[in-house]
Amino acid sequence: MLNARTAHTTIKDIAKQLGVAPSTVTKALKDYPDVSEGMKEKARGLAKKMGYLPNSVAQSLQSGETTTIGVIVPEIKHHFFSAALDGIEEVAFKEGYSIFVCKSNEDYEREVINTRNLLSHFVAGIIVSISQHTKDVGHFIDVQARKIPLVFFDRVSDEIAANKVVVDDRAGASSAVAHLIESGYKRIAHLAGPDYLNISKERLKGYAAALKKAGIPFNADYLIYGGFDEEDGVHGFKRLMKLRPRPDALFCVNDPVALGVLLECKKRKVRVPEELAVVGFSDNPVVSQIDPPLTTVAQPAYEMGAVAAKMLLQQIRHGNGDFVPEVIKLKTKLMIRKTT
Amino acid sequence: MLNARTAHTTIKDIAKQLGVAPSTVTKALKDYPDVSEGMKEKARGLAKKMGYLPNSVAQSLQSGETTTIGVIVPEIKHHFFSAALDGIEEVAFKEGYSIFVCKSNEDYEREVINTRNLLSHFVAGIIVSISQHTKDVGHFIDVQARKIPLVFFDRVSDEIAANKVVVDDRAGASSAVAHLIESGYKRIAHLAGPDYLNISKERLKGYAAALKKAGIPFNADYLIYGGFDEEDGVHGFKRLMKLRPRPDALFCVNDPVALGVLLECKKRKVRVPEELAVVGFSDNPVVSQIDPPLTTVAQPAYEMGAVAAKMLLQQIRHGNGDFVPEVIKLKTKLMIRKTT
DNA sequence: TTACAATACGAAAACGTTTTCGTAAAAGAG
DNA sequence: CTCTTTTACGAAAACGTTTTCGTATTGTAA
Repeated sequence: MLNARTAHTTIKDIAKQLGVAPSTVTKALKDYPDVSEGMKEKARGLAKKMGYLPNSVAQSLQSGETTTIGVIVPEIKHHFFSAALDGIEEVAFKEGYSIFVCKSNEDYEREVINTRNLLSHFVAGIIVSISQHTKDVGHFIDVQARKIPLVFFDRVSDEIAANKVVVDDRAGASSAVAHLIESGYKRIAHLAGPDYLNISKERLKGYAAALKKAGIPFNADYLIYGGFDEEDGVHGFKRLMKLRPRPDALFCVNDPVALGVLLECKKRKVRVPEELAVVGFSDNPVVSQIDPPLTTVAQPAYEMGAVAAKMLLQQIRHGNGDFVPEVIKLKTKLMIRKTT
Repeated sequence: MLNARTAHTTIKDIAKQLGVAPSTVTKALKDYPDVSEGMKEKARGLAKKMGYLPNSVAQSLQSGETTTIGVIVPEIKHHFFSAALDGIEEVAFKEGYSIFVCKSNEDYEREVINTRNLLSHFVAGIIVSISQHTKDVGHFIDVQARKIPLVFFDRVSDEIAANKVVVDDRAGASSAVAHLIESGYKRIAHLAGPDYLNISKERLKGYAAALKKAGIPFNADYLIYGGFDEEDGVHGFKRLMKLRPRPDALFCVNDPVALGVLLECKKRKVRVPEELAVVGFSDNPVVSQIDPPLTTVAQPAYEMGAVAAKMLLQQIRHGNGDFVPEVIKLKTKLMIRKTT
């Protein structure tokens, strides 16, 4: 195995060249008051000449702190998460922090391993969007027990008191359904996500609230639970089409599900939005390009990441002994296109 | 600032509890042969009970190695890069490595800072896709001078000898055009990119090669240079439609250009693929979802990341004193859909 | 019994950095 | 000139881990 050590200049090397002690070099480079100007200049000059870079591993061990924050997301390549990562990186970079990026792959076991890994690397804090299959949050409780700042975004858990950044799912869902009602649709169905996940629950609540507000009775047949993928849309759609009367509008828990529905509509020659209106959630880049362009609820992914990072950094800096967990709800935006 | 140290169990803590020396605990936990079974069991038990996690910062300092690889990309949220990151993470995770993700934001200065940062963190190796505005590659030369393994992907530099992963643009273009020829199209036009860029040149060469191989004479009227955006597709399409005889097929330098063409086709009621076949390049997630789904040349973004990571890990493990830089050209894959 | 090998553990040093404390030498005050 | 202060540096310990070497105890063979 390659040993990087051989190739790096250390403070000791500089000290040796200068004929002084390592501590003097440290102090010179860090501009301590008890080092002469002459020594400081010599140290700086030689450090530059020798290409000295501080060994942050050693610094971290010494100080007991790192300038690294860990991030765990279910997927990297999905637009929502990569945009959020982008926001996190941006804020972290500006504050002098680096980010460890881990993907849980929607797998509970892997999420646990990732968490342990980050703790092992002594990250200053962790930002998480939990996996679809995570029911037990013991590993996050453990993070908090170790006094490591922890912030959740988007996929949060109710079972844990921590800083969270979410989107106002309920209001977003509500506005989408309200828009359907205003457009004259009467029999509005909902393809919901897994019932133990917060975003599913919130979006369902928004759906129900909008119906209630308009005086439309809730019809249990029109509520179908499923997952977050295209096939879940296909599957849900098939079940709904068997109902009589058929729904005339469909609010989907997210865009892929809506995409699955549209796919199936095309296959079965169901006209959108005349026979069936469809609304998604997220505003993935795809959905504005398809035909017909999908009406959907836009989530500020980049901003969510940025806000989560800011919360985490504040927690890191102010300590988290006395902090009171806070939930920041970001506003969604209804993008009205051609499927409604 | 928060001091994480207070909250963590160390080997010393375990040793104290057990009334033995730290070295014994290390050896017990690492299953050294010169420790009794009884001691090993006690150590393992207590470690688990106390929630011991190895401090990898200390391990790195001790061994002079980290299990971290650094990645620098121009953007995180673009699909190509996030898919590549996904591939990198997947391979790294399986091999026990974590990834530092840095975004250069297409900014040279920031790329330099990112590089320094990674070196400072003693990463085991670095994977880079360089920024659009990077002309000087001194910072990467510096990485090599420090004997840190370095792999480029997609956006590579000719001025530096290193492992690289790119896509075979020429072969990809050629296969796309060959497919058009096999499908019976005779008058195949090409909307090319800027003539000074490598990918434009390569794709054009592939186009020309496929025509030549099929014995179809090259028609200069059927070659139109433009940019990489949707409007370039619209513009090129308009020019082509004035020609007599009109082309019956169109190979576009990338997907957005093809999207522009399809848009204009729809507007003018040109039937695709009956009157005009269209092929793109990249396989952006959008293009499989539109109607009709676009035939295009897929670039294996995820695989590029994965291959880059594998190359890097090999370099890390086998040392890079004697290695000969290699350029891996990945095959593209023709995604035949409904526009041809 | 004597000699020797095996077993099981501990002490200490090292990785690179920082920080505290100590102390020579120089400078200043009286 | 003496005493005190300031200046400028060094020594040493520490962060948590690993590894090498040394050694006391036990077991085995002749």
